[in-house]
Amino acid sequence: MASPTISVKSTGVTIGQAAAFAGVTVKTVRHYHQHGLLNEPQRDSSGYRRYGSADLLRLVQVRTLASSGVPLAEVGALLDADAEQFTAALADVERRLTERIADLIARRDTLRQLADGDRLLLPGRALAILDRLTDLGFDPVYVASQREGLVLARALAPKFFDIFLTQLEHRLDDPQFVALTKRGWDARSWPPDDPRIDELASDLADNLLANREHLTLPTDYRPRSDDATRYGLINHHLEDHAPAWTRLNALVETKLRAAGVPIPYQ
Amino acid sequence: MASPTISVKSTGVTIGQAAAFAGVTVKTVRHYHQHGLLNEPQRDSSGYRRYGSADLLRLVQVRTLASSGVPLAEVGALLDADAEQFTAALADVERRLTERIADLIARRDTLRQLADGDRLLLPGRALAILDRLTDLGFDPVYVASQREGLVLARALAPKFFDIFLTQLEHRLDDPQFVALTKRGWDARSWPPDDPRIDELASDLADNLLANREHLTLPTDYRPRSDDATRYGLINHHLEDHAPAWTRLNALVETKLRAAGVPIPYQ
DNA sequence: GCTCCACCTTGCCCCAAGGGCGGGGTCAAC
DNA sequence: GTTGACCCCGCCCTTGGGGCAAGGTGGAGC
Repeated sequence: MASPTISVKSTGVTIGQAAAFAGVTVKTVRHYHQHGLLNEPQRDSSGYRRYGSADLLRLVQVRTLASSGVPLAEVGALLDADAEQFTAALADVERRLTERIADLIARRDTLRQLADGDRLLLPGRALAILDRLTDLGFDPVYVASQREGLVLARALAPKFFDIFLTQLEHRLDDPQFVALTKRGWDARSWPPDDPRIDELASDLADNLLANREHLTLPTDYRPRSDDATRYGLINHHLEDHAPAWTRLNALVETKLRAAGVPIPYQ
Repeated sequence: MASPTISVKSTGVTIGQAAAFAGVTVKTVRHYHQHGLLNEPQRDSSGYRRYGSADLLRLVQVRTLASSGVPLAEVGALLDADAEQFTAALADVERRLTERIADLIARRDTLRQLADGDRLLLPGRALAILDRLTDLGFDPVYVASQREGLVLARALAPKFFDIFLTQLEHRLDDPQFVALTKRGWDARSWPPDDPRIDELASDLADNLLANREHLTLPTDYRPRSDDATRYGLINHHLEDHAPAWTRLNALVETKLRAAGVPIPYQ
């Protein structure tokens, strides 16, 4: 009747029509059947599903909740719940959606900080140090390897990363240290038993020991069992490239250890 | 060496240590290997993977991009790209992230509008009509069936939903129509061949034809091929529940059609 | 030497919400 | 009678890993 009263037509519509009415694909409707959100409607003589108005009503309800972000697994229980449970469950769904949104926003913010390709993966203070190395006349290859070292340091020892940067800043303020480091870079092509390596190692150790701010540790530092592993990985990164460095490192470490410098600065 | 220079340790760390350093699970690292984001490192004599600092560097880079929301499928190409491509690709990733965020926020907003459980799935104007039905003394069961009819109407014929509501508002302003509708509700228990049904059908048709605003159509209305199907489903929803309604509907439809009323109001 | 425990290896199946494809049956129109 | 649009079912694919199984290894304590 044309009044507000309502009632069912016998045959019903096919799955494609039902899907089009609800604004979804046929596949989606079958998916809802498989997961028990929608009862299978009657089938006609050739096995086609035939949807009546009650089936469509349910489909529309399921779709409304699903497209509002309610997980399918919860839609069924939600539609069968009373008003109180319904409201509480919706609030919970909304809370989870808000969490996901906040997470994605945080990721996007992180992403923005990486947007300068050449300066990938490092914060501004570290980038300033790399720029300074370039200004001091270091080989671009050396600067690139330093960038790798900083990326590694940041990931492996985030707690000490700032201290690590502070040390580097102090060291680069010292012209003698800068000169020795440049000589260390030249040493990559020396044979491992070159006597100049012994001399350079002594000079480096003397410089570090004479300038305690080059070796500053936080006052509350307590060595952890894997600190040595972590610092070892950072310090020895790229040692492959030059056998001379392996020896230079070993010599400097021995001298510092003899002077009582704690583990992370071996 | 303790200077900024960097170099490699021979043995390397196990997968568990590498994962812990990068803040991920062992499974995740193996996952990255499987998808070619990370080369397989050297194996030791017992087949364990051994990660050197270069491997860790790569792992850290992959992880940084992945946890910023870059799809894994793009991380590899991104890390091998030059600065220009890198920047462009990151901007694209950021755009997609922003899209997803907007989508989730829209879902959450929709969700909020559903938050009153008893009034599920309908806008305020439709809810006002339902409240009015209650105030007019309609049976709660009738009101509930009307709610279902409105949900269905909204989904099946969104373009006409507002017009549908306007019609209902007009009809409820007419005390005679209200009285006839209540009598129609009582008719659910009559036998289908009850002569009172013929009488009621005549009265309903006369009322509708005498009040053209009860049947208002948009002036630019052009029937579409599936309009009849859609309106049929809405009008006949629940006809199952009372055989008398089937006959009442059919009689009213015939009378209206005879008077030249177009399809959606049959 | 023995055992325990934590760690490593590979391989297979699982999640959410469907998409795509393939082989086959059906309906309506031309 | 044939074409095109629709329907059926079932299998594999997606993202970013998680869980579990069955078996090998390494170091510590007894």
